[in-house]
Amino acid sequence: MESDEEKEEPMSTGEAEGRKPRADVLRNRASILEVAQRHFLAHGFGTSLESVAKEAGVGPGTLYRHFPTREALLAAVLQLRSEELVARRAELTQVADPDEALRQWMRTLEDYFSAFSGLPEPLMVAAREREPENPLTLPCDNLIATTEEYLKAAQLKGHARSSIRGYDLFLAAISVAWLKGTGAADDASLTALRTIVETGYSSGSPRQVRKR
Amino acid sequence: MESDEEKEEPMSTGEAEGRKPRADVLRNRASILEVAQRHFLAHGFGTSLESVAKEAGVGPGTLYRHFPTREALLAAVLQLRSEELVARRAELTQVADPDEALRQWMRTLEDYFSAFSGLPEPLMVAAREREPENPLTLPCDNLIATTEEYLKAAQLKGHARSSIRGYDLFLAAISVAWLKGTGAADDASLTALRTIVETGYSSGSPRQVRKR
DNA sequence: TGCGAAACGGAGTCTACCTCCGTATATATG
DNA sequence: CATATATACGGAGGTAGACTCCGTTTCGCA
Repeated sequence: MESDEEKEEPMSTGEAEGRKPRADVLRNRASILEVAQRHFLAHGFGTSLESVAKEAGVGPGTLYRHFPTREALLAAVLQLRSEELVARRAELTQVADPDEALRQWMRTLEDYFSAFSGLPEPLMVAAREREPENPLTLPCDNLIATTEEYLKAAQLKGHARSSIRGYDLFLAAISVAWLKGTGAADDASLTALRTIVETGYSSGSPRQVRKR
Repeated sequence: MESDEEKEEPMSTGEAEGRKPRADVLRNRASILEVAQRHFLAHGFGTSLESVAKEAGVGPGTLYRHFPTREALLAAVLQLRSEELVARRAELTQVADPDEALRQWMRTLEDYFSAFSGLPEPLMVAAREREPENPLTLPCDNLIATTEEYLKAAQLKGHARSSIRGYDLFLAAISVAWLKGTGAADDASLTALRTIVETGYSSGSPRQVRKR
């Protein structure tokens, strides 16, 4: 299927496609993504894809050709939002205290995962099955690896328990995000849960819980 | 199947109905519940209700007359399983250490909530909306109240943090159950998460217990 | 044994998913 | 500019499950 025939301009924006990018393809893709993001935000991951297609001004066939599965569409939307994560990581290099950096990264993950309801579930499926054809597997793995980095630093130079793995914290963050997404937890409960998690993964040495 | 011989005495469990309980009604209800429980266990809360009706030997109309909503069916199935909780509470009266009792109660909740996948979501909706017409609201409130009891005891005579509320622990238990239900957490991760939670809601040794 | 109320069940409607394929179009070529 | 062809479009249509409505059946009671 994949025939690498690079004619000209092999240097593209990363995706090395050897042929011709049609104009309407790009337009439709962008339109679908924009609408999908809005619908995901408004109605959650389970929103009707037909309504997305209709509002984007394309037929269902076009939507499914661009994004064969709901997860593929999600992955593309998340890609749009991922720059936020990159920016956050850059900011966190300024934080000297590794415990504080880990804490803020966990909060960043939580916000990212609770952007719209129903997001945690497909991520967990990806994390569990680890199948390469699932478009969410790669971003998921990246987030886990990043969490591992922050955790390692906090274990080495901070107060994080050595028995914890990065994957565990990833799961903790996504669980809190899920909880937040259900809407059943008010601010007080979310704060309490976050404190429970933070206290729990830190070792028992004197801790000061600083707000924000 | 199993027919509860309670015809003679009108001393029922609260429903003061002075009329006639039809035989096929009871038979169908029991059959639906038995099949529904198996399907929930096997395929999760999202299982096809039509398949439940078919396997129970009734039409869709009958199923929906007995249980107008999916949540109503769930509530009835949970009612079946609630004796397990009652038994557990009886056992826990034997546990002297209130911290240990709370810990075991949390574990009981977790097991109860992770009986089948998709169970946490409707419970969270019930916990959030608190609408009396939702058949899950009452059992949900009961569980929260019970958790509050164990927590109170652990706060008074044990080492539980005073800043935690029973509702927070209820949310924590249901979050862990959700995580377990996704299948993405192996035993090691679940143990780690449970430890995080337990450590988090307990005050550390050097911590002030605030024992008046 | 008959009667009326209560329950049954399945046909029907609705919504959403997803695919297939005839048609339209953007790009490349003469 | 005209034509050719690969490529993409889009909607009709099949599938599945949720939920309802109502003619028919069944049960309990007298």
